[in-house]
Amino acid sequence: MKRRNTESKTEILEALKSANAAMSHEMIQAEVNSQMDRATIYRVLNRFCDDGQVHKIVGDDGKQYFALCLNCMEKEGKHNHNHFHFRCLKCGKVECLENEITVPLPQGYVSESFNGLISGCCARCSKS
Amino acid sequence: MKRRNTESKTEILEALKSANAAMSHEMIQAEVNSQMDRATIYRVLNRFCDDGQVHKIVGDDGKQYFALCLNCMEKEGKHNHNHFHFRCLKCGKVECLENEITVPLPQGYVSESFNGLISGCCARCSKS
DNA sequence: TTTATTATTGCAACAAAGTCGCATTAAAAA
DNA sequence: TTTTTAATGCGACTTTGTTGCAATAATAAA
Repeated sequence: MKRRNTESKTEILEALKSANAAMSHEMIQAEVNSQMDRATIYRVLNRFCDDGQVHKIVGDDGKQYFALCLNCMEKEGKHNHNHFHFRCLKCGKVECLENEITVPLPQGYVSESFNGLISGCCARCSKS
Repeated sequence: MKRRNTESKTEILEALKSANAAMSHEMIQAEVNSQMDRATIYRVLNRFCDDGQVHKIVGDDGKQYFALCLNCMEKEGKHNHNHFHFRCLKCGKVECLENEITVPLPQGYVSESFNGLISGCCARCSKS
C-alpha cells in the first residue's frame, strides 16, 4: 500500500514542524485549514506513526499528542521513544525532554511501549 | 466537609485491596455490586485521590487507573508517586513498579505530577 | 431515640476523544 | 486519458468521564 501526497498530509506535517512540540488533534485543527475533518487528521497522524515519522504520547489528560521524530534514535532498527515529555499546565505545550530513560523491569516482564509524562509549569510560563 | 462511610466506599476500597493492582472504573464495576452507578465510582475514587489514599494513573490507552497508595512514600509531607506502572497488554493488569524514578528537568521547569507507564507483557503472561 | 444537617448517591444529560463504514474524490500509475 | 485505489468527508457511533439535580442516608445535634 503506497502512500500518496495530499494537502492534508502536507499541512499537518507543516504544523508539527513549525510548532516544534507535540500537538493534540485539537491544536492541529487550529493550525490547518479548519475545513479538514477530524477523522482525516487522526488518520494522517496514525499513518505517520505507522511510518515512524511521528510518535504518539498520551497525556495525563488522557489525550493523544503527536510529535515529529527528531531525536528518536534508531536502535537496532527500531525507533526508541524512551524519553519523557513535559506538558505545561498553563500554556498546554507538550515538549520532548532530551534524556533517555531506562526503567528496570522485574524478571519476565517485556516492554512494548514507553510513556513518560511530567506535567507542571514550563520555563516560559514560570517567568510570567 | 467531612467524609462519610458508605457501602460504595467500602466495596471499592475492598476491590482495590484484593486486586493489589491499579484498576480502571470498568474493572472495579465488575468487582463490586453491579448496581453501583458509574458516576458514584468515579466520585468515590476521586475523593480517595484527594485524600491521598489512592493515586491515579493514566494509561497509554487513555484510561484512568486507580491504585492504593502503599509504597508511596511520604516526602516533605507530600505523597510521592514518581514510580512507573506496568500495564500488561494481554491480561490488562496494571501494577506499580518499585523503583523511584528521577527525571532531570530543564532549568525553570516545575514538576506538578508524574506519569510513567510501560506497557508490554507481564511475567505471568510471558510464560503461558 | 428522634430530628436536623448535608455528604453521598442515582439518574439523566452531556461533552470530548477517537474510531469506523461507506460513498466520493483525487493522486499516481498505466 | 483512463484506470486503480489511497485518502477524504460525512455521519453515526462508542467509550470515558463529568455535572446538575432531586432523593437518600450517614452523622451530628437535640
